[in-house]
Amino acid sequence: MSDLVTRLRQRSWRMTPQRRVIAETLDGAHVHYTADEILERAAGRMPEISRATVYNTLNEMVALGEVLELNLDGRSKRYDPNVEHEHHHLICEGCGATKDVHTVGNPMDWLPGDERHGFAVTRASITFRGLCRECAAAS
Amino acid sequence: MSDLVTRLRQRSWRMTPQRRVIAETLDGAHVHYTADEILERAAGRMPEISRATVYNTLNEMVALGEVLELNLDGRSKRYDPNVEHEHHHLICEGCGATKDVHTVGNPMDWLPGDERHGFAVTRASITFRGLCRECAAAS
DNA sequence: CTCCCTGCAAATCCTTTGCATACCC
DNA sequence: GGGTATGCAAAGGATTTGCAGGGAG
Repeated sequence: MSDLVTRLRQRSWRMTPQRRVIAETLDGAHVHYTADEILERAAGRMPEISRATVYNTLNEMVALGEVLELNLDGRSKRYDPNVEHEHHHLICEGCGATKDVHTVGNPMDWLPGDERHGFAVTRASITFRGLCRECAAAS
Repeated sequence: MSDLVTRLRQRSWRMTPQRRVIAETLDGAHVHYTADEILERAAGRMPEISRATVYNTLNEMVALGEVLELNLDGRSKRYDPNVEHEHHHLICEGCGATKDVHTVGNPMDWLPGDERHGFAVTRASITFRGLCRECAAAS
């Protein structure tokens, strides 16, 4: 699968310099950033970019289904451009850093029919929590 | 295991009328409420109760380890008094309703060592998403 | 050339905090 | 009676929105 900018253009989504910078910032990340972290990094390349544009743009990418919104640590939302492969998340309870991880098997198989409470269940994701090396060393 | 009020008293936690109402509201719930929903229900029995007290009290119960704080839908936090049995959550993407579910197996077994990125992993929880009966019918 | 994106600032939502008073143990 | 929980109101952080001007297609 192609990179995020390409995927967005293929959907004939209007591409602006701001949107490109945001998409590239997201796509290059090995961890998942908050809106504020994205603003900070985007502003390094384009100082006039506004916070509102970052939020608007992220929300549109999420609405298009090209980016996933994560609510894992109760502070701020994080954004995950990796929609192509099924994966799960590993979170540091100290600093909130979020990484992708891959597991064996399919969690959907683990939920018996009589535990579905009449829901039409469509997705399942696993959140692993612990301390990263740095936070473990600091505590 | 006993009910939440009893557990809290056993830890010699100062019990006030407000705290009792909040604990009972939480404990009687078959779904998990937001702080605001708890305030609303508590206020039905005790009109003078304040929003600050609800938040303070919930945070203390969480700090004591008697209640779990959930950040699952990106809106507001929800509170889960069911700390005794390992369980996971099923969320309606329409209305945000949150229910407990039980699965077979242990999710920790699903994360290979080489996917742990140096983390000391302590917990794993699965979030199932879909639409509840009401929301499915409405869409 | 038109429509929609952008930036600014103000507004909104959720949650926390400071302080004086009330009350549990 | 001492210390701490409560209520009120104001502060705080994250996110959204209204509006006028500017730029992409």
